Amino acid sequence: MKMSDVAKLANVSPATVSRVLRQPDLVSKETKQKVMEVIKELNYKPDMSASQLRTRETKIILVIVPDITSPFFSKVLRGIEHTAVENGYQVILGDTENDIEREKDYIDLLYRKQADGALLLTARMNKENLENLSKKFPIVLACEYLDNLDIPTVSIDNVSSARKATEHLIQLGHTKIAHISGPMNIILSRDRLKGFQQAMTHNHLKINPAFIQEGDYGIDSGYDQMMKLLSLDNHPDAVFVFNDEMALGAIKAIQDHGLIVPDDIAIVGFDNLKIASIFSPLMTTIDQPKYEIGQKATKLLLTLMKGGTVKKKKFVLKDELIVRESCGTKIPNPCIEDFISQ
Amino acid sequence: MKMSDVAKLANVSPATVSRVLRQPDLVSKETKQKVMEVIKELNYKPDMSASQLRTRETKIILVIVPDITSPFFSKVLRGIEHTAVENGYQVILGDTENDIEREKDYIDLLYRKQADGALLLTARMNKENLENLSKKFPIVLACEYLDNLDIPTVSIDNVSSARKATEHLIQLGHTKIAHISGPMNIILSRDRLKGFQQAMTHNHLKINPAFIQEGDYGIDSGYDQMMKLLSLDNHPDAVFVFNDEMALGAIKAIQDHGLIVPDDIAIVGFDNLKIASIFSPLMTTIDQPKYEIGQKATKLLLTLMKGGTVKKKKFVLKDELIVRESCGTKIPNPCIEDFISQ
DNA sequence: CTGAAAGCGCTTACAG
DNA sequence: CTGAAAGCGCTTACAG
Repeated sequence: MKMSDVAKLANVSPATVSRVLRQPDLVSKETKQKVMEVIKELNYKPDMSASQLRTRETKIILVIVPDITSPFFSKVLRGIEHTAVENGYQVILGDTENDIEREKDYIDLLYRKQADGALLLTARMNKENLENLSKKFPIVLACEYLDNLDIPTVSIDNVSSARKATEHLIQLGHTKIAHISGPMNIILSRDRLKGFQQAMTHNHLKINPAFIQEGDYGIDSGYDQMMKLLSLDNHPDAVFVFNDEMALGAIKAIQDHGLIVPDDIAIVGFDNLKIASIFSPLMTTIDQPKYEIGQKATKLLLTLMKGGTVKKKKFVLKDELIVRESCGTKIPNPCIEDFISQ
Repeated sequence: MKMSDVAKLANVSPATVSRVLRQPDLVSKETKQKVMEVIKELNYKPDMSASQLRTRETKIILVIVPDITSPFFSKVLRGIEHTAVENGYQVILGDTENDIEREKDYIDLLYRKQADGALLLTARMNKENLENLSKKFPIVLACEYLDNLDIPTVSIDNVSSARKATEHLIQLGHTKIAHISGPMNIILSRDRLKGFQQAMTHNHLKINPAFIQEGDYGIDSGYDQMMKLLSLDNHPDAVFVFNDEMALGAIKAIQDHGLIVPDDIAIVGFDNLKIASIFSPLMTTIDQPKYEIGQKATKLLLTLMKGGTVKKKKFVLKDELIVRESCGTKIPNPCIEDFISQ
């Protein structure tokens, strides 16, 4: 069933049916009502392929994610999907599984007019390509980013949050501090390492090169890298880990090694996953506003797709150090504080 | 740039360009080569909107997921996405957040010709509606299902796997066995409860009605329901939990209550999430082949979309009881077994 | 306020 | 093996 069927039954032209649906203000009240009745009766739904071709708009957003099974990205994705649907857009999911080739394949969908714009949660291609792309299509980055990129980007300040996490460790008296980083080809990893280095240098602490181990995001990798650190003659007494998943693996490695977190080794994670707040030791970590990152990025993309411009390029959302148990700081007893403040 | 531009430059008709791309066997070698050169030179990519309208095929699969942030579903989704892309299809993500209304909104996309078929990882609508839908569109269910439904469905046998999990508890000598179920409006929950009941009855064990508590999937809910069970005068000595996430919450509740898993209370989970194998007690659980469920479901949908028929309706994949620590069974030392078998 | 007509960019049945 | 032509189902500028 198509628009002309509705038109016939309602004794109007297809043009009028289209107007009722898209520009109802241009149609008289009576006509509108009559057409609406027929539409309901037939349960008519306009064909999107046709309107996509005609309007040159797909109402689809392409979202490229490095890893759909990551609890972090799935929360960001929820923020994106929710905001997209609220605004009448659908989301095509592009799961690259951290493979740059697949990233390119998905980008192709933009050239093929299968999506109106893209949200990149991973940006492994080079800066020049990316900027060219953004001249042709509405593009917004989230989570990952590139230096001095002229494309709207939503993320937290990874350098300062990493510095904050490391400084927390320093303030607790740790000096032999290690870092399990993410893959070094990702700027996120480099920035968090930078924050770590800044905190160490600023506090006149030496960084032992053997104390920096590169992981690859997963629990197992956190376990393996921590085992490497534990095998050193003089192992660290604290570790700042790139993300909570690897931190979970690191904690397990420490326990398997017969040591205790935080008594023997303190751990700070990153992302504040739900699971990090369940098992003891409850993890001290950096909270990222995951849903909000997705939401904000989608809103920016929406304005770009409507033809608007976004002058500001860096949108830095607030992170927060969540102090729990994995660094040895007990959460102060709220009852006692209540007494004191009374 | 469009097909006619390519045609002009290659001195052929648009029809020929189209044939080069879609039915290359119909084109002479020379023409093909010439056209391909121009296509490369211009970096021409055919417009999907146009070909979608013309061919009445979108090459898009709609995937409706109850909760994109669930580690279980995100693995299934990876299987789907991977298989879809391999076969030239894209995935539109429909995250219902367990809301039946949103399920309906996504189904609309089928009527609007925005997708060629749908994969439902959640089926909350009634059977009649669903069967009507599947007469109009290619539909495959996965994970969730309905009784005697005439639509291809991929899942494990939830009744037998729940029975197996419960029997494991019984064989270890437990008698006061509780069950934290999923939401009772979901057939999955009812089937796992059924398996639990079958195992109990078959072993002449009484089911204490207070020992059955309904949760809602999440960690917090597992925690809360377990707390309810712990507050009973005579609390259970073992609990079969609907999924690993709630089992995680339940274990935490037990620990917070000052008891030990598995010494005081044994726990069996369901799904075999990665995280269930990290922290002690390592969880005994039912493994579901998540990726394979997604893969199989997608392959079935692909054959339906190609116009094929699927005679068999129930596709039951293999589950497996993974025995770890949360029921008190130590993994037998493989070295000893090796000695014995030698 | 409404209709007739053109056209979005492809694909394919038909003719040669 | 190739081209001309029709048409997929809408939308909108134009005319009235």
